[in-house]
Amino acid sequence: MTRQARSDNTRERVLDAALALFDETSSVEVPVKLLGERSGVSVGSIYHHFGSVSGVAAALYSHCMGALLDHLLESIAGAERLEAVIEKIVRSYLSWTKRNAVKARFIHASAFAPFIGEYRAEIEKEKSDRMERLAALLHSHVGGGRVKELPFFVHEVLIIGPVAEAARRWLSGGSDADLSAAQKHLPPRILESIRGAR
Amino acid sequence: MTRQARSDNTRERVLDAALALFDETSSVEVPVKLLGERSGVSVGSIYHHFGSVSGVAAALYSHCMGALLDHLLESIAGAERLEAVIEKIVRSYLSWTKRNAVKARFIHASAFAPFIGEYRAEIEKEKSDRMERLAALLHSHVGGGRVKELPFFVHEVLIIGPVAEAARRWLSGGSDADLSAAQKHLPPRILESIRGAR
DNA sequence: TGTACATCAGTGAACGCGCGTTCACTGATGTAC
DNA sequence: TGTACATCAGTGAACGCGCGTTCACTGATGTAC
Repeated sequence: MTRQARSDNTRERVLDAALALFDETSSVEVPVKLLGERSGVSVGSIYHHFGSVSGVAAALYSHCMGALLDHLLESIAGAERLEAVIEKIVRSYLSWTKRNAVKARFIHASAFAPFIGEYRAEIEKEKSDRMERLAALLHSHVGGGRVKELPFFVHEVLIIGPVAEAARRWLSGGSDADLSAAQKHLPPRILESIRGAR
Repeated sequence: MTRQARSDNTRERVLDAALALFDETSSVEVPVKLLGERSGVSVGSIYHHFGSVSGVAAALYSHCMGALLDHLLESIAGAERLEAVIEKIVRSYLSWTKRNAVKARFIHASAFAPFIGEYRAEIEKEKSDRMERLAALLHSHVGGGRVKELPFFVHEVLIIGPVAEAARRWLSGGSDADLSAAQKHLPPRILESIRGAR
């Protein structure tokens, strides 16, 4: 096995174990000894690769967020009309959340965790170009009178807000959170919210 | 001083210190010794009142969430028309967030924290009647053709989603999050998203 | 192809500090008569 | 109004366990000649 492959394999096993332990404990940072037992990787090796316990959490966060963003980008790659873009964003965000509930939980649970601050630079580096591609894609559909002129920030929260809120409620074991209903009804409603005056 | 007053005063000092320490460390659960030093309350007394470290976090969460919900309820108390209700929800949610940024951060940071699970029952008890009053208020405006018929869950995420997302981005030190723009533009846009077909 | 060396990956025992929690106790408020 | 007792609020030293991190080391892969 090549060095790179060995390394990647080890990192993967550690991140898998970290995710499993998060699922069991709801803690985004897990005891390194436990992590070692579960992953079959020695404590020293975990430090060799991640530097610290929060380093593991930061890497896992980057991994999960990357997976979600890649899924979104792939999904809307072919879409041309605004209707299709919105529809695909909602559908892929929610279906990814459903199929990757633990990773999705990890993302939402980490949003305000201390390690996000510590590792802001590294995380941003991983995230930024995908976020920019997403933003550019949205931006390209704004204008021409079909979409109301608003600060881009307002467009973002109108589009992502309802979807993220639905996901969060479902992930919190939400009483009556119904992702199928959201998937069905949100796209046309979000479209209405950003449409220009006719 | 009466027993109740003494008790309340102690609890308040502890919760104040816990919030200040959260502001400094971003940790929702803080070392009890530190908490004692900052609040001027002994470790034993903290345990007497809160039972555990997560107990303090749970109490602080209930306190912050209660303050936000009370502010929302008060704000929309007099509103009669749907337009006014939406407008007031957005305005009061965002202005409360701005004026109580640390408490707001604590709320969002706690949403997926382990102690939420441990203390679910106690937290729900505090929260539920206010949530129900809010829900009832929203429900009362749905119907009569002015608002599109949708599962209530969908209405909720359409109304709260964009507002909460704007708040979260601003609280995360969000690059270009502009709460004033949100306060100005969100209400009519949210209204459009839930309006019935004309 | 082979040898010598460099670099990276992986190990796990050892350290020591900080943490959450307990507990026997004192002090203050409330209650009964 | 006063006394005796009960209940609750508050104290802080002591405990011991679990935690994150380090480090001297071995083993595997890569590189130079």
